Amino acid sequence: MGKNNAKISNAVIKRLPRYRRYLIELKKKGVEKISSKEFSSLIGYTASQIRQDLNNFGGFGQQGYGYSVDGLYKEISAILGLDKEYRMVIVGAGNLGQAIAKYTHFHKQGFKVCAAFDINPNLIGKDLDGIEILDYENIVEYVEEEEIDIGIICVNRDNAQEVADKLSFAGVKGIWNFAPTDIEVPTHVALEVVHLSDSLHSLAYHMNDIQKKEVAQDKHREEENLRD
Amino acid sequence: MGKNNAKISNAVIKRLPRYRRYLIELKKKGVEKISSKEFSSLIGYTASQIRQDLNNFGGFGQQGYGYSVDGLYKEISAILGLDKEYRMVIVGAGNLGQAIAKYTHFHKQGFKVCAAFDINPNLIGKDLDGIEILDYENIVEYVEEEEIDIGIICVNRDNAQEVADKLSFAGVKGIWNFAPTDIEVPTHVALEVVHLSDSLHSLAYHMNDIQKKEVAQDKHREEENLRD
DNA sequence: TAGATTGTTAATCGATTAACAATC
DNA sequence: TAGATTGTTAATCGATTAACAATC
Repeated sequence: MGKNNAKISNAVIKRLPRYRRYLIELKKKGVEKISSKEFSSLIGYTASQIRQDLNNFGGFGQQGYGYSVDGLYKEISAILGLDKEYRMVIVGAGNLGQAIAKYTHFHKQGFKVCAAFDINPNLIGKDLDGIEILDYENIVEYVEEEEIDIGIICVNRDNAQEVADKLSFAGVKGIWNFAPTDIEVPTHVALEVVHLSDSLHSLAYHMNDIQKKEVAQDKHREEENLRD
Repeated sequence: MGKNNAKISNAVIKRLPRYRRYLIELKKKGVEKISSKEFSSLIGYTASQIRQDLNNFGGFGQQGYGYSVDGLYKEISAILGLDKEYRMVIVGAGNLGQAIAKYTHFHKQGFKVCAAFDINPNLIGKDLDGIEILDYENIVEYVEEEEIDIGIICVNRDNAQEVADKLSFAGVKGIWNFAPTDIEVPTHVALEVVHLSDSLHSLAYHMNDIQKKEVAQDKHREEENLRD
């Protein structure tokens, strides 16, 4: 929610993490202030859009001066809720689940993987760089007792919905779904989806699109040469 | 490119893999035809949008009847370029790179991981379920000789651009970027990005947004109770 | 103060939805 | 043929960009 409680469009939210990334880079370089115009040439959004986006949440800039890099960084971090710590569990300790468990990048940003869960007896009890794989049977109690905020779904398509239901029932506030299917969650649970296959298919489309255009261009050039 | 060579908006492209997923499910269930209205209640897009989207590429339906499930599935698969095989390499054989190498899901869909590359001597020579980790030094020759179509970037932020440059130079047609940074590629190379951190940050926002709304509602209810 | 740059309103653009004629 | 449903045009909605007054 922004100022005046107005609903912020998802397009804006999706841009916030990117703003934040560029602000981190600027901070590293020791840049202290930036105008929307300078930021625009860096990040690739129009200056107008940057000002419009930020003003959804409040007037963070100063007329005639610009935005404080550190100030804006802190504001956006707070808007995203990155000034808090989050406790997560992974459900499905296959390849993807294991990779996410081991990926320390999230931990550094305040997202802690507390445990992984699976039904496979060969996996239960194993340790993934300090993260234990537990029996899926016990997930509800674990989520309740350990006050887990986020459930990460890394199971296959057919089990994703049942896992989502169980996680929601157990009381997670958010679900991060990597299963290649669409799931439904109660309105009080936030849902974010990463469809890797869909992303790959979209890449395939664009590759073929470029190819087609190149073929069309070649043909065009050939015809021009014939005319000469 | 759709009919009349008109540029298709990216919003449409991003919906195609989802249409395709639902068509696969319908095929599995033995459903042979579907109207845009029925499809709408299933997939959650408006019937109007479905017809509009599909008509970007051609008239796949039949008035008074609807769409052939199998026919539409084949058309969308072809539009996405999924009737072809793709050869891929992974650059960066850390946790994420290894997970993608082992993730058989893509292989089933015609996207074959041919090799992984790293600079770490401890990793070079290792085998990931049949996929060898090779020396990054030799990536250009490998991509050329093995006719690699897609490069998957799983290195850290600081090396992502240099890897993208090398892959583009070597002749890949598409790059799938998992590094938590923005990279630039030549116009003849397609780019698809998966920003896991950004996705997680967006989830955090929505979780906090829901929380705030609940607090506001509780407060509202409290005030009403006081008045009674 | 003058210059710069924001915050905000207005204009434009693009994407989604509605309507309906075409047609199976 | 009558009914159903597409393909397509027109209307609406929302998001982006432009313009400019407010103000540091």
